[in-house]
Amino acid sequence: MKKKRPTLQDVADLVGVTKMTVSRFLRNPDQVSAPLQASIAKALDELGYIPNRAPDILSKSKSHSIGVLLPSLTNQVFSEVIRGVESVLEPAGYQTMLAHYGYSKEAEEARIVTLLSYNVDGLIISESYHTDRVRKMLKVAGIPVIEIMDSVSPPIEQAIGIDNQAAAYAMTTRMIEKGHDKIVYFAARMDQRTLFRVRGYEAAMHDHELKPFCMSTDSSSSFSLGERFMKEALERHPDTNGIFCTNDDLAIGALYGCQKAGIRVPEDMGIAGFHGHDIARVMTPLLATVITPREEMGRLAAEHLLARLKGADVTQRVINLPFKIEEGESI
Amino acid sequence: MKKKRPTLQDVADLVGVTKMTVSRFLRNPDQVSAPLQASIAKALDELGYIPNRAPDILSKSKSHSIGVLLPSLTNQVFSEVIRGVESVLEPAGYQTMLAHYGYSKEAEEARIVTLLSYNVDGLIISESYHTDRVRKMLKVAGIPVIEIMDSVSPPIEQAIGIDNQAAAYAMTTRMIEKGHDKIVYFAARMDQRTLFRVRGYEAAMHDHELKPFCMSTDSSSSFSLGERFMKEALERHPDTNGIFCTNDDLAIGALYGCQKAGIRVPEDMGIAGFHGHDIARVMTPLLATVITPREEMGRLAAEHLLARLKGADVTQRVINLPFKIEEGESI
DNA sequence: CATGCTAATGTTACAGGTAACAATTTAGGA
DNA sequence: TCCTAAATTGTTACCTGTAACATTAGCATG
Repeated sequence: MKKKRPTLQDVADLVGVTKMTVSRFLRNPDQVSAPLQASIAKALDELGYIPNRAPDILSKSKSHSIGVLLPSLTNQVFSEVIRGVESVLEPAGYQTMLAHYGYSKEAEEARIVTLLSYNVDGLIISESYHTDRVRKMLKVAGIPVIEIMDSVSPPIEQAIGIDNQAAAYAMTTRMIEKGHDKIVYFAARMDQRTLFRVRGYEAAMHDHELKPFCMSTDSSSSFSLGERFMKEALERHPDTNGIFCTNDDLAIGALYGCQKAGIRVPEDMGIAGFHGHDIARVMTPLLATVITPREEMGRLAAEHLLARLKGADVTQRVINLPFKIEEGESI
Repeated sequence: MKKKRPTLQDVADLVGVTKMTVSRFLRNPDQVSAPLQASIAKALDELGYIPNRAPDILSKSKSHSIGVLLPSLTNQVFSEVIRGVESVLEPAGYQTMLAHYGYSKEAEEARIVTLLSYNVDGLIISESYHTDRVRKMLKVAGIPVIEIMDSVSPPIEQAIGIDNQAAAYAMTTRMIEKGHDKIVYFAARMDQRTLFRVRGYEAAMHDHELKPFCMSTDSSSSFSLGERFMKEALERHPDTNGIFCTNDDLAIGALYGCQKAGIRVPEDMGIAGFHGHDIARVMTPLLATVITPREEMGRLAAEHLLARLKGADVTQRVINLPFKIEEGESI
């Protein structure tokens, strides 16, 4: 005989009241009389009552949860975004439902459908391109949606991010000014953000009448991929004297690759990354990188989402956060 | 006038059938006649129908989702566990609901309640100590629970992990054999796993009649914390010639700390980490570390969970996975 | 003592997908 | 042409917490 988990009715029966009274106690204990408070608390504990959100979600379509969809969880960048989001949502009584899609369009669509099927009250997503089906569903779902990471236009409703293209342009220019004139871009996966960065890099190179060259792959970025890219770059372009990487993991891998090949950084090779990974603040030489406000981005996204759940309108469709070029010692 | 999201009934009305027919189409299109298949598909698309799990969860208490509760998402280790879990659950049609608790006991309890309140069908958790309330709820919930990371006994039902104590003992012994006799342990947060590792480290030190010394803090581990610990260790214990870190982040930070202080690794200072972070396979010197089968751990946990959801019994309460001591070049 | 008010508890209905069973249509064979 | 079996579609009931409304008890005031 398997016992199934107790319901409010079970608790109510034990106390001798209706489940409505128990429900009231759970939401606001002072709504029931003092003696009942004690006996209900005792019964709840005795039965090991577990709350059940399903009925409420069903009848009011409010789950008090927010879907957060990111390309990857492996990346420190996204962990910090999540931290920012949760620092706002949790105190407000919202649960974050995390999902990731490994940079795959199909997986992204499937994840959005899944999140919606759990009746999330709002959505924070991180890609700027979406299929028609996704756009339609988001529209029909009638919940607030905020896009983060890129400050692209036009967003579905509202976007909060940085201008990746401008950031890459700025860093590339700085590298050129520092005397690196044969710069290769390491890109790993070509997601939207990386595409914008490549565009900024190419624009800066063109503006200085230099020839851009970009290396990319389908696999995800990692320290070891940076090292492999470095080896390959040295073979295919032996006169390379600068590497701009789409993130710090690749950059650090490239740096170690140089170290092993006896190439001095920054004298013989300038190396720059993107995002400001914690390790970049510790390593020698300090890594040149673009510092991005990840945690703030998550926090802002959550705050705007909460505001809209309370009925606020979208006042600013695109919110562009500032980035910072950190020169470090590697360019 | 706000349109609310369409239900199966709306789709059915548009087609001119009952919602049951549409439901059948969604679960197995061949159950309805060919002409209906076409018109239902069209109606679904036209209305932008979004599936709704709430009713099914409510009526059958099956959500087809599995809760995965980890201490942190920032850590590469846990990302790989998640990858392992999802590689099994996703093809089986289960959704993973991720939650994390930042190493806080209260947060852990709250997260478990939240996951249960969403009617997860099973749970993968990662701490080995739980409050009475949590234990009772897990029992009452009647769902399979698997504990990962530690192979501790006795588990609530089933545990899959490594023997952290033995691993730390083995690495410490190896460091001692290599000639490091004044080894300090860097611990960051004192979670269960770290406690077991410290125990193994202390045992190895005692067995060689050496004096253990452990540094810990409340903040989370990071590369920069490793560097700070290194500075502090050199001040408080100037004759230190070995550092064993509870993870690779700390170890790499410590390594950079040595580099900056002009201390040679491994000649003047042996440094070892834990887990086999990707960067450890690229850096110079290669980091000594304990290689743990994170992804396999996640995969196994998910497989056992699925088996139990299909009615299988627990045959092996504790599954102990092998670890590997990777000497690298840093000890 | 009657009236009016508040506090405390009860009653009813509802949300939407699907299992289980019922009814109807279609196909195929005698 | 009729009958049986299979294929297709319909009907009903169910799951559980809570909003909205209803009721009762208790108490104070005029």
